[in-house]
Amino acid sequence: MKQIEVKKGTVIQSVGEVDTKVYHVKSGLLRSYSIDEKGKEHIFMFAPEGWTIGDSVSSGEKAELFIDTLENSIVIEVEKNPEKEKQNIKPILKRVSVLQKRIIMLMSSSALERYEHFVKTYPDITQRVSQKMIASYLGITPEALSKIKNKKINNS
Amino acid sequence: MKQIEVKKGTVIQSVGEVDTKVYHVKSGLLRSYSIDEKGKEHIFMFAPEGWTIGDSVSSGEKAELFIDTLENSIVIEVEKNPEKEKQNIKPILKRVSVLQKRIIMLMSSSALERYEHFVKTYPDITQRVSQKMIASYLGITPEALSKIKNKKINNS
DNA sequence: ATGATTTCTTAATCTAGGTTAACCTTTATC
DNA sequence: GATAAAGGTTAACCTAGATTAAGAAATCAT
Repeated sequence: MKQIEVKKGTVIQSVGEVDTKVYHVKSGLLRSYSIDEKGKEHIFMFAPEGWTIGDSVSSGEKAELFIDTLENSIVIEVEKNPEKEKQNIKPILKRVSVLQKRIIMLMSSSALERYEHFVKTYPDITQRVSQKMIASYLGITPEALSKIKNKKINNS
Repeated sequence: MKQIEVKKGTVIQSVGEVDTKVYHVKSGLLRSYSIDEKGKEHIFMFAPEGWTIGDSVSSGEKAELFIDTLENSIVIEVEKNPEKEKQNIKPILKRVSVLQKRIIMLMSSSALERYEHFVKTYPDITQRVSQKMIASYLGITPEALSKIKNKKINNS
């Protein structure tokens, strides 16, 4: 459990590395993401101050996600430990619920609906990250997001 | 904690009902799913014997998923209880990991890739459910799945 | 401050998967 | 075992979002 200061744009965990930690954000903004075989990034999660971010693989397994900073950040590294997680099971159950909703959304909602849901759910993050990042979280291209936002303005 | 016998096709939990239980499958096959505003079903999860299935909302909240049986089944109803879940945190952490992978797949893989991954990961379920159900789990239409499988045969 | 890199937008074109509909096969139901 | 219902396939056509490319605006680095 060590506090580190991390400059914007620094990768603090890479796919394939042995994963033993999660990261609690004291200040700043992190993200986790994967890179597909075409080199395209897919953001799995954002984590602003107060949140904890990490890969869901068991401690000692190889990481499946990259984690980096989108702003200069202060981060506390916390060793993964299922015993400790038992003390605090609520956030994990909440996490499962959020992931369930995300999957249902990805399967049943249009890009516009997913965008509107994102903006409503995470207004703070919407203000802090680029369109490109939001598009990547939604599972669409920045071009598609630009088009969607345009259509929205004209139709409302 | 009560054991019930459920005939194929019976809905044992509906969206909007107060949710207090999860279901442990002794025999048979259940699924959880949502229905979108166009009336289309989206399967969130299958649960064959030995698995536990339930909505991830907290006990007392309104259910966001339907749960029904795809085969005649014997099911044990278990009251949700975060204290009890603490005893057995491993399956929940595993669950988070599976959901993380599913989200990454939905965002970055084609329908064919998702199908092949499904068949490889759940060969037993592949044998037991209709194409329609598999398509619904993958987030595509049965027509699209039929097309994909055809293409696969001709290209290999 | 200035050039360079990154971000955002627009537009043309392309494609995976959706929609609709017809048809055939398998499975339930009486 | 006849009839109905559900499941699966095929084909024609459609559409949301991807791709490519190019220009404008913002941000970064020296």
